[in-house]
Amino acid sequence: MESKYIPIQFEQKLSSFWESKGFFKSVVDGKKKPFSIILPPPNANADLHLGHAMMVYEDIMIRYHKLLGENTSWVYGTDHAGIETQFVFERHLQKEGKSRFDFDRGTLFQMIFDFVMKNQNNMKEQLKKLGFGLDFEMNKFPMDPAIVAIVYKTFKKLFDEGLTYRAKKLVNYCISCGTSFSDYEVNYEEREGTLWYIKYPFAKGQGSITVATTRPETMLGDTAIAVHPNDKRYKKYIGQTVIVPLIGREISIIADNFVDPKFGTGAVKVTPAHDHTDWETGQRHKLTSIQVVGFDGKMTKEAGIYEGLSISKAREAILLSLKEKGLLVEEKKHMHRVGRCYRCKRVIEPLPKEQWFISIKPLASVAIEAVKKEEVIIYPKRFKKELIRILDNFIDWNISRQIVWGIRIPAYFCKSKATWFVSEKKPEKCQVCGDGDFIQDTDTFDTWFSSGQWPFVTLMTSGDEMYKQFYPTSVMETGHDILRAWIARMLMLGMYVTGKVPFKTVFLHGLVRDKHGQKMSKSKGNVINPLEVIKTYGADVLRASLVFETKEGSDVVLTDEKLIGMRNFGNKLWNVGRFIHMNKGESKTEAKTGNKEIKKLLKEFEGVKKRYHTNMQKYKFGQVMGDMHAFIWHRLADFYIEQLKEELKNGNMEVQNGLEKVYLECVTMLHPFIPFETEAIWQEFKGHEASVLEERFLI
RNA sequence: GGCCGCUUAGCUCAACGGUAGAGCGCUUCGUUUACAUCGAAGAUGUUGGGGGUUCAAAUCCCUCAGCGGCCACCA
Repeated sequence: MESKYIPIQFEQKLSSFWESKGFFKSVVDGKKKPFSIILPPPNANADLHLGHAMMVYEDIMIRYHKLLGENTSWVYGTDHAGIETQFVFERHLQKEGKSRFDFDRGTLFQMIFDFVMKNQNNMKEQLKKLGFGLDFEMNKFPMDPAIVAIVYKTFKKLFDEGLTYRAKKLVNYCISCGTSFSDYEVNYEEREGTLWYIKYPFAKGQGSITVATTRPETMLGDTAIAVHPNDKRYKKYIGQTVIVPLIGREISIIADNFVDPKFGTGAVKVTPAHDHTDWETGQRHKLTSIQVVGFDGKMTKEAGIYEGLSISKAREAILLSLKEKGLLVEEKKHMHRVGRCYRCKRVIEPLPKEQWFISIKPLASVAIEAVKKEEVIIYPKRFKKELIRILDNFIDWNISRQIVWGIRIPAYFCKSKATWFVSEKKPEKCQVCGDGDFIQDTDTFDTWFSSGQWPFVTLMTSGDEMYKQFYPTSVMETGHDILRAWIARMLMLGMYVTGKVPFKTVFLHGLVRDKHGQKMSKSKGNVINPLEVIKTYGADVLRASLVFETKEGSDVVLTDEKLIGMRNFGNKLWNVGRFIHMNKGESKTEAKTGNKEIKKLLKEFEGVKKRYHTNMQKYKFGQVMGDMHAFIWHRLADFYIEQLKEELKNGNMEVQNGLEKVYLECVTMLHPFIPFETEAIWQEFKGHEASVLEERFLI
């Protein structure tokens, strides 16, 4: 063994070594206990970041269970990440002075497809650098024809069983991205705006009623005024009508409990087409909805003389006219929340649009039962309640997206009967009227509709045997930030399609923060690039730093000091091995037995091993790292080796063998955490074709 | 407004009912043929405030304060 430890030198070589040995290739083996994890598919459109590095917990579990002698499978795949990818791609187009409108649907799709294929390899190579024991040959992608076929089958089943329906509802529409989003993809932001107080004159007689609004331009689409039924000020007006200024429409004053009498004037304008609450109100009171803002962000024909103006220009013009007519009574500064597109940050417009929705209730109730009965166990425990609440409040899911980059919805519209039908295969003729005049929906599925089926589509498309062997998967490991977006949906769709939970355990990790506890972000400039850390310190150091003494599920603070500390630990581990190795086999004295220190060490080590396995199985990986660190450094090296130094050098075989045994077992135990160094050490001791992965834990 | 989490040594965090720990930093000494250093010894904490349960509480319960997160229709 060389005296200088330069961890990086082994990493590349060992990565290829494992690959050539096929250690992580998934196989069907009925004799062994299966252990499977599906990798949360990274977006195939960008570089590795620390979020990906956090998936090291999966590698730890996979390697640990492999060492336990189980049949492991860690399924690799990437995600097409619909809007995310299209957004990234459009920025590339922009640099070339082009936009998505310069290409037809087919061309644009093909261009994005090529772009993604080019990037996929990049991600794979970067994950290899982290030492991940993934089955890269699986290489799943949502647009694989076999996966698309299953996704279609799911949609058809939902349609046939009446669980998906087409309805006109208010959707969160981003005018810039040109697509709708689900409610969870909208980021709300506290912001100072203005609250305008506007007079609506009564249709009959004198007087008026004043309402407060933050969006005067939508008044052109008002179809009622609402007041609280018990509000004494307004009770007498309920049922009367007022005139909407500027457009002259006559609308009723209605009573509804949603109105807060203490806010504004206690009277609210109701614009069903442009506000979520108002839409609900409109449904309850059977109000018509008039869309005055179009999908292009301009005022529609319904807006009368304001047609064609942008939202902000229309607002200016309307406020000016109201002022001139003396109908604008007051302006107040007002803090309120504005929905923004999570991608492009522009204001989201609630607009009425006909879309495909999934009836969530029947799916959610099954999932809730499974969580309650602990058919799926959540770590850390506190997220169990959170997940139940999420499932409980899940509203019908809008799965239509108006983008090209995605799986196209296999729904067809029969023109003559004006009815929709769903077909897994492209139909020859209309399945409603038998004629040929039908068109396919141009929309694509929300990315999460296919991601939500990921555990079973990846395994089903790998053959029946694989599916039987590894589904339900053992653990789903991911960040707690996508509990709703992903975990909840996988549970619902997994149970709906397969009748089984998609995973037996959910393990949630936290976010990576800087030393001030700040979330890392490009704008703050505090981002640590994992690829650079790997270059400087090696992947083992990065991995250990993310795990060492981090409580499960808590955020992890990553600092240079921590990286250096873990680098030093790697160095220590190496040198302990080197010291034992360099003194081995020089038996100068007669073989002695009965060394008390060695006996004590072996006994102490039994306790360490026991704690190790207990904590590994309780997902307390941070504590395991801490324990191993303390034992190897302060007990094995500082205490025992210091005590036994002379005996070791004198060639006491009992001491030599005892120390080597304990050391190599420690190396095995640490392998899931720092695979490269431990494998390198193993080979120094056992030969260059050997692998610690062929070793087995004896519990 | 509702729910959840956090508050422990100068800093970042462990321990989660039984004599307060680690890493980094700090002080003193030693080593420089196992250690891109390492070792030995040491200082620093009424574990956010207050109250309760218990033989015993950082750990369980209540309450207050500060910080963070998630959710909610405040026009």
